[in-house]
Amino acid sequence: MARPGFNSFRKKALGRSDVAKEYERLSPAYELRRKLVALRQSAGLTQEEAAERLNTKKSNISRLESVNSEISPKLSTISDYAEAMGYSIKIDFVPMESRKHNKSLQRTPEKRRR
Amino acid sequence: MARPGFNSFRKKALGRSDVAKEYERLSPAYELRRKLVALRQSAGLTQEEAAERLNTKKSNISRLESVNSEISPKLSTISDYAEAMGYSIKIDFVPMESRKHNKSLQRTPEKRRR
DNA sequence: GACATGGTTATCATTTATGATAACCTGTCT
DNA sequence: AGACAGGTTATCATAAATGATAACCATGTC
Repeated sequence: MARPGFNSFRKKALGRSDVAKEYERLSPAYELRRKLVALRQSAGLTQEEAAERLNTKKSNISRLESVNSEISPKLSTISDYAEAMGYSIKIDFVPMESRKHNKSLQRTPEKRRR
Repeated sequence: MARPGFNSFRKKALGRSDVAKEYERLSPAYELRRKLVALRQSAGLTQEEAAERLNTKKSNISRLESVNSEISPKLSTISDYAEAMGYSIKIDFVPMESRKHNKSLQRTPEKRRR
């Protein structure tokens, strides 16, 4: 295995909260939840109104939309949520890039800091 | 509400196991699980081998791939499974058809019975 | 027949997501 | 200053998914 020290580096780096936050920002989980908020807003609803449609409380909606990647919702939860906003979920699978190299060469587009 | 007797009819029909099975065959859950099996087979793996990659047992893989729609797996479970097969999951949301009418006019393409 | 392989099903213990309640934080408005 | 709206966070109880084990069913092979 190449670079035996990488995992320890990664672990230490994630200990720094700022790095962890930026790492989080790129995670698939974060991406999904950003979409969820977009769905709700496109429907012009507040979290409380969304909660009513789903027969639950706004705090739970907030949690579902929260950034925290330590959590992984059930598929049905996302599906129900989406349908309440007038969308239906579509899941498909894309083959993972087998060219694992050159990853570091692709510049991640900087998020515009305002 | 049109056709007040429809729900009771539906309920009774779903009591018949054959009807329930056919109903199940069209559910989104079933569709997903069919995809999952396809993923694993495309990777040329048995359930047991898949289980090894996921540090679990084959019975759990079977359950995940099972038809039963009473169950709704976690998002991470599906994601981990897919990645072990060399795929990454992609979730997006499509606006639900607002034209709720004419639904009955669109013929569902008959599944070829062999 | 016996044996192995691939998959299913049932059951139980453990982990985890969800529901509910409450307190809190910002803005915004009067 | 209040009051309100929208959202967050913490905590707890409950529901449900997952992990593990075992027994079972096919099918094929010797």
